[in-house]
Amino acid sequence: MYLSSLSELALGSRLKALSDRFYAAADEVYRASGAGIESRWFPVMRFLWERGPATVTDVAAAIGQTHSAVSQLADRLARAGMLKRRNDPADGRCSLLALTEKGSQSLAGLGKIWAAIRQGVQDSLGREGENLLQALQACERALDEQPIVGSILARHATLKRAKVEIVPFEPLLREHFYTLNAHWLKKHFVIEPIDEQVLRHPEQAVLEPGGAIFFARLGDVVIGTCALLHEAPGVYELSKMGVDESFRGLGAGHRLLGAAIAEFQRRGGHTLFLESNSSLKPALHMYERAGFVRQPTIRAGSHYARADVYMIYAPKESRPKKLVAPNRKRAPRKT
Amino acid sequence: MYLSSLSELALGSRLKALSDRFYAAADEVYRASGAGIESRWFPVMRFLWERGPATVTDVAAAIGQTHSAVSQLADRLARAGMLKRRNDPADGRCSLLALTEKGSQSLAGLGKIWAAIRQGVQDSLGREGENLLQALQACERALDEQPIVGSILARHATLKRAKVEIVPFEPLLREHFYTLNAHWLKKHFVIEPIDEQVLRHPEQAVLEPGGAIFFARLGDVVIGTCALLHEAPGVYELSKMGVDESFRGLGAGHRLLGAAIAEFQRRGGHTLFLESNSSLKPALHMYERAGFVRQPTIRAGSHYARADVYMIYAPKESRPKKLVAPNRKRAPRKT
DNA sequence: ACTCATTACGTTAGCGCTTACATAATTGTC
DNA sequence: GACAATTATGTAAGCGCTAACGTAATGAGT
Repeated sequence: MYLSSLSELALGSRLKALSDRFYAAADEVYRASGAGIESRWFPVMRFLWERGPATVTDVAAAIGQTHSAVSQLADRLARAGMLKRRNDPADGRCSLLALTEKGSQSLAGLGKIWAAIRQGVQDSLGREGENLLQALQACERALDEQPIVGSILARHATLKRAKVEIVPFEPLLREHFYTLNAHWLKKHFVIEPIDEQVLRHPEQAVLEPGGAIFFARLGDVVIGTCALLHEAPGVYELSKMGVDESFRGLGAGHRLLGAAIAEFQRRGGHTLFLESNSSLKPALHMYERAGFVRQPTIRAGSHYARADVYMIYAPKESRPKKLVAPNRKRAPRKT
Repeated sequence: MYLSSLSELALGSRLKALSDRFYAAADEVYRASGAGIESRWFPVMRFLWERGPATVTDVAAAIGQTHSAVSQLADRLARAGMLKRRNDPADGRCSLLALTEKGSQSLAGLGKIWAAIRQGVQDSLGREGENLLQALQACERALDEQPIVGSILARHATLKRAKVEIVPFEPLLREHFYTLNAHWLKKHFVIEPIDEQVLRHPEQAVLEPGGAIFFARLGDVVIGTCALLHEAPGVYELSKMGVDESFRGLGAGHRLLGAAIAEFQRRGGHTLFLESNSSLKPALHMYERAGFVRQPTIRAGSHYARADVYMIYAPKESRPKKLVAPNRKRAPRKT
């Protein structure tokens, strides 16, 4: 799914979706087994069943919702005959919620369904279900203890001053060349032997034959890399472009590409090509914007099994820039 | 939180709550950093930003929502000037969604915020965040492959025929005596040395001194246990009552309690007491219904550090049964 | 070419929850 | 004991989503 590629950025959406699936599953089970209750009723009813009559606020605190939600839910439950409200004799403000006979009996008959749900969830999800529960618990606690917004804003404050800078290869950064590329390779494809060779020994495989390697840094974090391979006299290959997923959108890829092209030109190359895969659409788009043109066939004698796209650098100075309509009034301002 | 005690039964509610927290956090971050977008907009906008113009259905499929949701969201985004709809020249049914200049620029300026979110989430949640992501991914896939409702209903079908039966101790069940008790002990308290002694060696610690142990079985699954300890001539202690969380609500606890009391009476005991903890409210409630009466003080010379409740069995045959009002017309029917 | 099923989409009603507000009861303070 | 602050609640409006429906365009089969 697309959302999973966003990882931390779309947690809310994914959790919501999963939540809905569980609600729907529970409703389907209750309906199929003639239980006569709805999934949304369950937390309130179960709480009242275990703990006896309770006030709206108590219930709300227990099940982690607002008093309004509980109050409205209580109305619905009362209408369904599961519950009745009465005034608390001790405190005139409170309205005590208590299950009716019908409500208690509905729940009392649900024991086997609950057992079936627990077992069924374990059947379907196995260890993952337990992992999910544990992670849920841990995240709930972590969020209670350390407000996440604070952490994010603190990080943002330091990131804001930092600028992406492009630096050439140096031995201290060697391992980043491997890890940055291994991550997306493992995610989308497999690491082929030639990848392993190049990534593990960049000096021998890239630099000594006359190529170049660049890194993108944000502050002191290495967030991306890119290699220019020397294929033949005047012929270079752009390869091993990788940007840490956490740092997409900072323009690091674009800058790395620019640095590689500049180096290619500085060395007076006449041909610059790259091989990629059609599933990597954002990357292909970026290559196109930088001046690469997709070729109708794949390259003869390609290094990689995964290559199904072949592009050659062919900047046309004359052709109008894409994405900027010529009749726009506002001049594109550099920020 | 109460919900976490329900584990698999309230997954929907907890996931929803966590989802809302992440949405709220994201909105707060976007607002605080003046990003000008809302958390709900993000998946659609990011998708269009990465992949270029797309139809409503494409977007909906990518972000896992209905076309209606995307259509309505697109209206809101268009109103905010982030996006515009246009007709697909190739297919008159489709309406292509494309970011406006403003939309693209809004996203282009968000790189550092996204990086900060990823880092901040990792700061706050640490390993748990990764676990959550992995568990999410795994559960999403598992649910796609094996529909959970089927598993649950299958389990329910077999459970429905099964009946809870109470059986006395036998050596084959020895380990259940430990595991059933260890689970709730570890969850709420710690396992004290005397617990370990009794649970590991039930024959020596319970049976040989003149006590008894019962198990509750549902089909071939052992779901609960309970011990009657012989304290002194005619004096018995009810202890080590434990029911598997997955099987609460089947009346196993009540049945076990009944079996223990019957055994106590069969042996002609005159005093039956128990020690418990005030935090175990459902259990205390069950003891009361069975005829135990809470004492004003804790027992002198208690075995357990966790005991702060002392109850003595004192059934009053004369007193009206609780929970069944005497003036009800309908006779309580056994099911 | 002419149906008929399918597909893509927009619209409406409704659900479940939240926020914001109003109100009544209780508590604390002098 | 009067009065302000707090607490517990109900109600209204709104948000984000879904389900259900209707409509227009497309594709398939003859």
